[in-house]
Amino acid sequence: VEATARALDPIELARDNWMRAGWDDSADGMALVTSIMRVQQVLLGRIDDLLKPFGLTFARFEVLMLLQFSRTGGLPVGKIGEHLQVHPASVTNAVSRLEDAGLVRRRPSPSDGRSVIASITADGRDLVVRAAARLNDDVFSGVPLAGGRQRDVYDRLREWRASFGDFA
Amino acid sequence: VEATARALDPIELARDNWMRAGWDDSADGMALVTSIMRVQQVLLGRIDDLLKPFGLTFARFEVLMLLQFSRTGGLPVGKIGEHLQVHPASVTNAVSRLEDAGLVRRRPSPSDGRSVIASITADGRDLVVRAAARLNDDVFSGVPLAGGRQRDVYDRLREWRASFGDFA
DNA sequence: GAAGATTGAGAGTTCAATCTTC
DNA sequence: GAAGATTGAACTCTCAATCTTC
Repeated sequence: VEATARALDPIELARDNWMRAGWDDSADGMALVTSIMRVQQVLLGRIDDLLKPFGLTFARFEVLMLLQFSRTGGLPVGKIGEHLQVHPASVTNAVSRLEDAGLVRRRPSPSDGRSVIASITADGRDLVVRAAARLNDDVFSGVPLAGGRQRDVYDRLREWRASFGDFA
Repeated sequence: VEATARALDPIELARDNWMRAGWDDSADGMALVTSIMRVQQVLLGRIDDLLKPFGLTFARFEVLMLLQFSRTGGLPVGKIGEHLQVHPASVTNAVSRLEDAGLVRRRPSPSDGRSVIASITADGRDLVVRAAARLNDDVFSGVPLAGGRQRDVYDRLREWRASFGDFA
């Protein structure tokens, strides 16, 4: 049963092919990296579907959430990109959409004329809380790994991120 | 040390904020899902950078690899999309690019006039092997988790994928 | 009429170039 | 001259519509 089940899994097949090609010491890494890609792809699809009724994408949701949790409700565009590790142009785009929807307001920084502060509005706060509740109920609280395992995987991924220099 | 290190990690910060908001039973799931997103993002960036000298993206590399490992070196466009779980339009795009580069050839199926078979060329086989060697050396063999842990995480992700109905 | 593949529109991302302010 | 932000070009992905063949 186990053997046939594995055989039908595209990633297991790829792993077998890697071994057969003599790439033994890369096969597990390849399978792991490919698994990350697949899980991410499915999760992002689900999340974006769930957020669609709110007029949000996951990228915009992350921006809104970051502002929601910030001390003053506002952050320079550049800082947003740093925290979320995305290109400044992507932040500009996301903030523009959020601004069009009345969820965020743009203001020039009082202290630095080059900088632009994006601040969450009351509507934005309301919406992001409702959207978060939806994701909590339908995705985050339902990760199909027993509690301990969940923490295990999280800690391993955290090691991995650390190796990227992802945080200090 | 541990506490300060965690505090500087954006995902740990988000997790703390989730707890503070009273979303205790979703906080771990949120942190795990967000970690997947971040790791995927960094990995994909690295992989695409490494493949750029070969004129490939990861999506095109996956198509080429799938054909390389297929019995006859050719597959219908639809089957490629199934294995890789991507939209038919994406496959059409990838195959067109690969064809322009002389790495793949398109031919109508002899048995079904609706179907198009994409077949890897000799140039394609040569290139994909060299590209795979590069990814093996610089990414797959260097996953910074001890051997046993790597397998652990892989197995957990496999459970997760199974819950998606990702394979039979 | 349904399946396989392609096309064009719409949205998002990255990169290089530009503009303003330090 | 360098940093912060924006703009336009190029690319990829998804979705709906279309075309051909079953």
